[in-house]
Amino acid sequence: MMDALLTWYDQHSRDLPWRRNPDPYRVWVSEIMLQQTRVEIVSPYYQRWLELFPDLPTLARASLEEVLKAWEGLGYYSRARNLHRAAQVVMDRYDGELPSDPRALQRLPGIGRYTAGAIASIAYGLDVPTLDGNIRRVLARLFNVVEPVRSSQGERLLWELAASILPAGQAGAHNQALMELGATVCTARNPGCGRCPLAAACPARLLGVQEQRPVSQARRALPHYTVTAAVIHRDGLVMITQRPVEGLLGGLWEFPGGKQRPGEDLVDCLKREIYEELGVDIQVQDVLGVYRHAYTHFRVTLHAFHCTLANGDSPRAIQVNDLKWVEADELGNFPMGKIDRQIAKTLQDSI
DNA sequence: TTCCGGGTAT
DNA sequence: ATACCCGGAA
Repeated sequence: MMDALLTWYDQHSRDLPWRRNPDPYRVWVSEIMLQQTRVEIVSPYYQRWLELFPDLPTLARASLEEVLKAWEGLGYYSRARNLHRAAQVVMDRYDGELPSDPRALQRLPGIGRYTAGAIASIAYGLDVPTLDGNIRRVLARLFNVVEPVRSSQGERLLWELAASILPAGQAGAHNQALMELGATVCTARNPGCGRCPLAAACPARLLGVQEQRPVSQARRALPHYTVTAAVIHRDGLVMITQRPVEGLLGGLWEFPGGKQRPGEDLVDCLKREIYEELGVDIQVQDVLGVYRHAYTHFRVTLHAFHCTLANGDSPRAIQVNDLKWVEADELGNFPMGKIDRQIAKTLQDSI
């Protein structure tokens, strides 16, 4: 049955940038980018990344700022920080050679069980299984797994299944074939069972429950926050601040501000936040824009305002990592998350 | 407009 | 168990 899968993959594998010249560094970069992110989004980022950081030593020598800038827009920025840090570890501890042993790989920052299995099998030809969202879905259907796949029991079962169907000597192609099948045929919605090489052997399909596999838990409702941000102008420059390196949007630049408290109006909220973070009083002027965005576990509506300093005091980096006064034209040089990039664009377009 | 998908670290 | 982002489908 798995022969049918490999034959199918031979004929249907997409020509993706990281499949052309798959050295371990490239496989690694592609796998980190592909965590939580679709192929179509990753492709252009991957190609730019390889121009900027063509090999592991180049990445290790780069600054965190350059790395975050290259990652801007991809989300989950700890992936970029960990990739950068791991490259430095590989230089120090492994003489610049990415290890092939899955356990050694998994000790590197940002590499978990999935990525370790993917690199070991794809880049080094080791006979090890791996399990990502695509493979999880394919196997849940192919073995009609009724356990919720994210439960510890479900996870254990799926890893066992992944190991049990591994063809000796072809784990790399096999793992990629399962992922490709999940991405292009055995999709979460409207699966293409009619063109699936495994359809005849698929119990979920035979039972007509393919759309109900994998079984997943319901999401909790996301809280919604109203937040404010200040574009503080002085002498033709605007101020940006850098977020702490850990946590949400870690190390990225933004327009300072924060969450509105119950009973507080937007202007008071912004004045308070700026005083707390930067130790200065501001005057809040016109609205620059209103932006909506969803993060992993909350949504925000952000109100951005043009602002000026209320007196001669200079802002100090109290609750922020760093602050800078920059020309609107230079804003593109600083890594930012989605919302702040939109604010910066609004600002640049208005000048 | 809401909903959904997707690995690692702690 | 929970934090972490964004794009695309419904």
